[in-house]
Amino acid sequence: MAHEHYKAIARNSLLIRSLPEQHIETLLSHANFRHYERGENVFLQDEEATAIHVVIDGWVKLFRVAPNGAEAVVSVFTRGGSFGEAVALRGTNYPVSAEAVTAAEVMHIPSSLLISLMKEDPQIGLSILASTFMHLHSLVEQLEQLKAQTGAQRVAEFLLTLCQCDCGPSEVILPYDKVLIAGRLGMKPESLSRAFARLKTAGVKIKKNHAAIEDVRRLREYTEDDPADAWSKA
Amino acid sequence: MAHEHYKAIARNSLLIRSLPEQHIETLLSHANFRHYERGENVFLQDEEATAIHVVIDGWVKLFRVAPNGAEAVVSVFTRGGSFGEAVALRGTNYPVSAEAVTAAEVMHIPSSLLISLMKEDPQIGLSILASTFMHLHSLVEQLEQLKAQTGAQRVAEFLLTLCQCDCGPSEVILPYDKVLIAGRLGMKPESLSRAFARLKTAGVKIKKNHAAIEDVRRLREYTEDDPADAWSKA
DNA sequence: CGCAAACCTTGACCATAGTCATGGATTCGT
DNA sequence: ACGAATCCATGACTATGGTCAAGGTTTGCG
Repeated sequence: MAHEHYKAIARNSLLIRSLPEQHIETLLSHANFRHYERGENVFLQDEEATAIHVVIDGWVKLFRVAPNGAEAVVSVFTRGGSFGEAVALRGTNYPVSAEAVTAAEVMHIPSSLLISLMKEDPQIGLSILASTFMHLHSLVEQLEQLKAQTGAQRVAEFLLTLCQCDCGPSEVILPYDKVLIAGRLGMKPESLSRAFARLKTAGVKIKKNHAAIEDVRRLREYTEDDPADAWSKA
Repeated sequence: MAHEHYKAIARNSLLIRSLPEQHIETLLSHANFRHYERGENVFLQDEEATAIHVVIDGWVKLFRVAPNGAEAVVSVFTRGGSFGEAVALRGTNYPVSAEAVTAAEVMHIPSSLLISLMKEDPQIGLSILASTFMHLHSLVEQLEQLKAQTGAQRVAEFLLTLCQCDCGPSEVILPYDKVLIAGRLGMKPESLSRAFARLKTAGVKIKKNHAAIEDVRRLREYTEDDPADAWSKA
């Protein structure tokens, strides 16, 4: 197979690592890999699920289109991220659509294989449950952010997830374009621009797709403030 | 046991009905029941999970408190609703807090029992996964609504979930107080009042906790409109 | 019954973010 | 290297929803 390198990446994903050791090779050897162009759909909302998806390279977004045409981005995955676990195991329909937002390489694990393996090892079900729960958790956090924070605070939160260090200055690269960042954070691109502008007062400078954070701790405090207080600091 | 009536209700819950027949009695006989006063906590965020919870009577909300003090309501359950499934099975900590918003009766299924039963029957894991996935799905819908709809449209959507018929006139009862409805829909009570006022133009009249819907179909159209269009119809 | 507390509505005002339009910058294909 | 297209920033304006304050209504308790 020409995919040994891809498999190595897959083995490093949280989903695969949580699976029982003895089944990993079986699963990987039956997985298939596919390249997606930017803008190409991986699957559509309401389609029947036939596989679990693991991103090998590039970026993939999950989103819903509301009846009025507005698009709500639910999550964005890159190398090592997996999605569709619960749906694949249960054989129901996708509640969201998936689209490659850059050229992307995605591994697909056929759900038929997964289901048959699960019958001999219930631990697989637990791995799926763990992944599903992580997604659940991330949605709960998104809800909290949407309901309790201003746009600028959500942007700050987003920047913090991008930098690993937890204090001092830091420089991060915006991983995908601003239209998508805006969607992920529940705002319009124009509002994102203004949020960036506002974050200057919290020690953040944006140039192209680089963000320079003066002091990570200060930015974290900014996200935890009451919106009114955050304003008064400006 | 004095709880036969409660168990009958539990048997009717989606979670219990999805469990394998032969384990239901075991699970129910080891479950325990507890009464909660209004405002009492069922559990707190970051506590370790020891049970799955099934609401027998009354209403229970799941919520998170943001660092800035704002509260985000994640979901609200009543008779037959269950929560904490995934967390119980995995033995991790709750990502949310749970509080009775009316006097409530809640059944608790110890996770230790669940875990040991699951070892002999992996189908139990699938039932848990199914419930977890339903919660996931409902969060995705909430995200979509928050990102793509105005307050008034979310209120309309909420009213529609309360009435079973799908066309013609309908009368529904608001199941809990407006502060909580507002929280559930991501707005302040004042905004909820105004949203109700605005829905008058869509054929909805609110009196106390009764909502009279002139035409369900018309209200559904209202939720599907672009906010600007919805406005122009007023 | 009567008072107090909780709940709800309304008004005035303002902050936040969406819309529309414009112009600058960057990227890409030829 | 040129031009087209895309992406991004900004300004002006508007709509939505949050905040603060006041007042009405309902509920529950003594």
